[in-house]
Amino acid sequence: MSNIDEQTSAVTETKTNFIYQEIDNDLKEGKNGGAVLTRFPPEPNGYLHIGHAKSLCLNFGIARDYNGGCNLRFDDTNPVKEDVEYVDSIMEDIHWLGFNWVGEPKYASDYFDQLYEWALLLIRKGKAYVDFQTAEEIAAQKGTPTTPGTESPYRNTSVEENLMQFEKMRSGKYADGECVLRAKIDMASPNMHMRDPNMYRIIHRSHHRTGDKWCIYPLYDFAHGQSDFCEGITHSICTLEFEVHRPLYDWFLDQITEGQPAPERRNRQIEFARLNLNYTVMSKRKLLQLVKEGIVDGWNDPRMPTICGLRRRGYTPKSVRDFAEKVGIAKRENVIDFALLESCAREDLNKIAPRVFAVLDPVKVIIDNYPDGQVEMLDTINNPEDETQGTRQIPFCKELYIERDDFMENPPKKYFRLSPEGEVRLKSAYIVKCTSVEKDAEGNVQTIHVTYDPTTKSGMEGADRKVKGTLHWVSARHCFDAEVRVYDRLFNDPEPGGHEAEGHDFKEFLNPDSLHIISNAKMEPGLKNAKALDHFQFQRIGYFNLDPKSTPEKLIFNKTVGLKDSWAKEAKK
RNA sequence: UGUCCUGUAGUAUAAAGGUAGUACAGAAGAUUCUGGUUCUUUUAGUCAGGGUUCGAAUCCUUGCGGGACAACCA
Repeated sequence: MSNIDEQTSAVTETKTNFIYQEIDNDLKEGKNGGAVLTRFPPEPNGYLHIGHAKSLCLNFGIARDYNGGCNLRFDDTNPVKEDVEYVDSIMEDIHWLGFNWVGEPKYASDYFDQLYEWALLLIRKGKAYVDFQTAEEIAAQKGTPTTPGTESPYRNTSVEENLMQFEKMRSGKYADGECVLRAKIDMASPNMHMRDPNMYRIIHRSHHRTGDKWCIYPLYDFAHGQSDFCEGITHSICTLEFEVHRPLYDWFLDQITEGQPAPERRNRQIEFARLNLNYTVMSKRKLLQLVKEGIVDGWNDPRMPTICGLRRRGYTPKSVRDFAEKVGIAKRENVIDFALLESCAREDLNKIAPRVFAVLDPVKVIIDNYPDGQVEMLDTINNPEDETQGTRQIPFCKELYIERDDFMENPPKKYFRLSPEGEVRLKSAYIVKCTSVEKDAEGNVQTIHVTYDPTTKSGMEGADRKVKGTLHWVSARHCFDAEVRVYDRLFNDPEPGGHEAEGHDFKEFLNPDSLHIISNAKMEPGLKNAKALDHFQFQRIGYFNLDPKSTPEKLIFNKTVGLKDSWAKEAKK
């Protein structure tokens, strides 16, 4: 077992979701020679999002838990829509999550020759025919879910004629849309997908893998199940909307295996409910729209629910995996609370993120009784949750910055921070007492004057005097400015895409305050050395990471998620 | 007015005829040189009606609710 496999096995207790139960049963019955092989089958026409992460964790998790494997296969049956740009990003995101597929990435286009042979086989069996009607005519004949369809006039064309016409399709004698190859099943089936579904259409367009070899391409329904079959996939896990396609996939497999020796493995499809997250959108189409219209800063904008967006936001692979674990697997429709994702981020980051001092909304503090030119290097612990992260030194002097909301002139009862005549501990430094305040003409606090008690230095004897609050701070003479980007949810509505029936576009629910930029936050000097995507806890504020678009002159920190804030709750009361 | 899927605390997810549990969210408290973390306590649930059974979230039945399906998309 590789390191990555070990890392990804987050949960030790046995999983009991219905898919595991089905696989257990299959194994018990001795199906597929005891093998378990899953697959992740994206279409390369968009970036992966958190919903795909759920599927990825399921499929690779099954592979891990059953000592099997998981293939990556790009479902590239439509050259009009697909692009290599997406192939690369998809592979990068899967690796980032910590997963490795079996062997080389696979492509549905790898099986175009085989699929073509099977199409010929169906024609010879009298189970497929070439239809020259228009798409509209064929659609009209489908009927509706409550009324049966009518048969195509081409339905009873002879095998020889169909063979000849299909060959003409393949060799480019027809233009796009002129005809199509259809399976001959049952126009009266209560399942719409069994009403003579299309198998092949004509597209005169080069393909990113097969070039100009083909001008006919199989539809997804004729490619997907058989691609799994070709790869020896045992369990084809997919989302609920493909449930009604399953009888068709089984029908195709029955047709191509009929009269053959029983195959060693036969794939079985199992459907589960896709992930929905509140306050966001998950459809590729909508995400693409946000990108194209410049509403967000690309697919990896930290507000996007894409894998690359979460990465840039500061989520760790582990936190995303834990989330996928915790949402569970079932068949009922669900909407997961965004708070669960955030709690997963906090849980991991709490253990790994070094604590640092950063002041986002600074106000000057002067320690009147501290020697003018003196600088002390104070020890502070990097992470109380992880002793191995050790300690570091931070500079302390007469002039500091603290957060503006860590001072109140007329504090309410349970306010534990600095106020006139009040005492407070400066984290890893001294206890100070507020003596006076300077304000500008509008009454805004400009400078807070304090005195310090030299006997209360952290770590010294007698330093354990109780004070009600502890504040973070930075030395005004040593800190540097950085940009900090504070994010809020992208949409104000729990279900932005759910109001289309009432004629409301999802973009009507965009949160105008989803990005707040602080251009001159005050950072402790050590943060100068931060590297792209490094995680930190800004003490008492939240988790942040360094944006990859930072330059040495201008560091940019993204807020991943805030610390729980019980004072904010108290203050609301 | 068809077929298929699905209804368990606010949100998710377990319990395969035998004590309805877990996580997130909420509340109260303890600890804390982060109003973080940690710990304790706590609120809250089987869609409804009938039936089978010693016993039903689970099986049967009738309703009711939610979702999917009619692209030469995947």
